[in-house]
Amino acid sequence: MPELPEVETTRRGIAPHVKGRRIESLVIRQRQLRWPIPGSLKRYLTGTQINDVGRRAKYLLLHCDNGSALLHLGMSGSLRVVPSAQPVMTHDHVDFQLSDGRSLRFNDPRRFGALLWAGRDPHQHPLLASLGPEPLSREFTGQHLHRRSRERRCAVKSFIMDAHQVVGVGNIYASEALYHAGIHPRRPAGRISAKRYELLAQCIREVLRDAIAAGGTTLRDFTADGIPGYFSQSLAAYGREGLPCLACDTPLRCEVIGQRASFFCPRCQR
DNA sequence: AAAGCGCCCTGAAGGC
DNA sequence: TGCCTTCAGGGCGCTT
Repeated sequence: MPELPEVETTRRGIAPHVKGRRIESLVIRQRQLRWPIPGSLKRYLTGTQINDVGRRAKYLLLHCDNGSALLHLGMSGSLRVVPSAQPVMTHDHVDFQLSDGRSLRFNDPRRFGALLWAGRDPHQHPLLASLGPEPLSREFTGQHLHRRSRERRCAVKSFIMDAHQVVGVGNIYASEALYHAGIHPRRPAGRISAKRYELLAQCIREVLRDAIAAGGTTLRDFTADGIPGYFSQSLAAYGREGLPCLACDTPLRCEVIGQRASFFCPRCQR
C-alpha cells in the first residue's frame, strides 16, 4: 500500500539507476491495469532517454526526451531495477529494458496501478491538473486548509484525504496527523478554526517528513500485513484499536469514516 | 458544487 | 486440511 513516503522513496531509489539511460524496449505482459496501458506507449518510449524521475502526489513521472510517462503504484505496485535476464515473477507486468542490461520492472498484484503517456506538459494531464498542493511545499499551510474548508460539512478526515485539497495524505497518515493534532476525525471540516488547521498542517508535514526520512533506510522491511516496518515503530493511532492512548490511556477506537478504517482517541480528539 | 458510493483486482483471513 | 466467502484498499467517476 504505497503511501506518499514510499512513492518518494521509490523515486529516490530508482532515479540514479535510470537517469541518463535509454529505453531499448518496453515489454508489456499485462495491459489491464486501472486503465489499459495505451497501445501507443511502446512507440513513445522505445529508444527515448530517461532524463529525470519526478513525482506529483503519488504519481511518478518518467521525464523523457519526447515527453513524460505517468506511473501510479496503486495499492500493491512496486518498481525495482533488476538485471534484464532476471526471471519474471507473477505480476511483473512491465519491463523498461534499459541500455545497461538492466530493466526497470513494474510489479502490481492487484492492478490498481497505472501507466500512461502524459506528453510534453505532464502537469496539464487531466489526472494532475486539478490536484491540490504538495504537503511538503510552501503553498500547503493551515490557512490553505482553513480557506478551502469553509461551508464544507464532510468529516475533516475525508477532507484532508481529498487530493483536490492536498495530495498524498493516505489513510494511515490522516489518522496519525489528526491524532497528533487532537482533532476528532468526524468533525465537520468547516467547523475547525484557523489556529487548529495551522496545527493540523504542521502535523501532516511532520508525519510525512518523518516517514520519508525513515523510508530511505528501512523500506525493505515489510511486515506480513503489508504495512512497512518503519510504520510500526512510530504509529501512535493507526492499527491500535483497543490499545491505550499514548497520552491518556483511554482505549483507542476504530470507526469507518468515508469507507475507510479510522483510528482515534475518543478523549484527546475533539 | 458537494457528498456518497460503486468499481477495478488479488491475497489474506475467516467460517464451516 | 481445504474449499468457499468476505473484505480491504486508492482514487476515479458516476449518481444523487
